[in-house]
Amino acid sequence: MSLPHAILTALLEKPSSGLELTRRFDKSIGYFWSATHQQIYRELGKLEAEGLIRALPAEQPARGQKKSYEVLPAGRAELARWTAAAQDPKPQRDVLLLRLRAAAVVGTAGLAADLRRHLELHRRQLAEYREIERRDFPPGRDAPQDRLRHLVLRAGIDLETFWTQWLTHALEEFAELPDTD
Amino acid sequence: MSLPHAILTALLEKPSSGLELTRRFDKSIGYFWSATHQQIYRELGKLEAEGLIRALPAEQPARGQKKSYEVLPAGRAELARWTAAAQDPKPQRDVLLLRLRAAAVVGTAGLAADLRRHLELHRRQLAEYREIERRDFPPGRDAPQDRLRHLVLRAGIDLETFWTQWLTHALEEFAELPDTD
DNA sequence: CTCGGTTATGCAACTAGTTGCACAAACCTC
DNA sequence: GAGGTTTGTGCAACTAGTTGCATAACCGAG
Repeated sequence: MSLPHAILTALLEKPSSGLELTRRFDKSIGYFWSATHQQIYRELGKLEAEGLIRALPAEQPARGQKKSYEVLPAGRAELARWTAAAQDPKPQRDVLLLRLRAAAVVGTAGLAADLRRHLELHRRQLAEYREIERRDFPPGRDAPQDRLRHLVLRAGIDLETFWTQWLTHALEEFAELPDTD
Repeated sequence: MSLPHAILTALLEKPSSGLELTRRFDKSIGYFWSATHQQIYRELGKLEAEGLIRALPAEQPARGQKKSYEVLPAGRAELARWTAAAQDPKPQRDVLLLRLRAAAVVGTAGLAADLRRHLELHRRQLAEYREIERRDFPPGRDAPQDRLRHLVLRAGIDLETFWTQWLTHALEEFAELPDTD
């Protein structure tokens, strides 16, 4: 039940159309809650039906026309409720770790190449996060909102740092291992 | 498409019945690929139909009777294929980070309590991992299989370490923030 | 010996997310 | 102005995971 709340957050930051939301998800909220445009349009429809958001008045609400939404008071209230409500962390699911565990049984043949690829992807993501940090959070910006957003970004940076370190270490171990099959 | 491979891995480590698998998932593979017993039974049925595993001969294959499975050669081959195949890391989804981002917009009221709860949960998980490490990976155990499994466990330990640190830091920030609403 | 809890297997319905595609308007180029 | 690309919205079908419940055997207590 998080996508609607991700959308409400994005719309409170700035009223947008479905496509604008999709783009903004791709380079911000989507870093920790990704969504396709199909999901977003579907969810916008539901949120409007529930009276949490409404379409901004537009001349021609036809196909191929932009339709922007803004959050209604009920939507803001729902988001506040959801944010404050206790939620259990949901169980991890990590394919790469699963594959390593499988490799302990069926052999490591072919795995190292993909570990290297993942390492490269995580490095790139890390660089992107650092760039955002440099650009959006220069020292001195410490209004509460900036602090919270910076905190979220720090989580992203530290997580990517962890993965690059772990993958580097894993590849070192692999180098010492006989390439079993 | 990972659950079947998680099950194949578990069954290769040791042939088991559905319930035994469920229990083992809860305290081992489930740490990074959780599954309910309903999922497991369903998947066992599919895997058997596909000829990747088979039920071990039992007297009464009736309800309420244990039914154990073992992996067939085709199953092992499929697991090896899957392990070696390149796979993109799938996009992150983290509710807690989303809630923090939402809090930047609708206020932090009520959030700190749940952060504390999460911190406690992560601390407990970390302690559990450390205990497993102490018990199962004493210095000197370095057959390839042990190394790989230890590597996976290290990922778990380091991830939980990251979360406890990040949450601690987040709570410190919260303490300085005005409790907006 | 029967009643209630535990062990064990499993179906059905639901929810969330993914994939593939259709359609229309706007805009740009030849 | 015909034709291709980009922008924008959206449906339908599918896949994976979750929740709720049904069923049956076994086992111990009274």
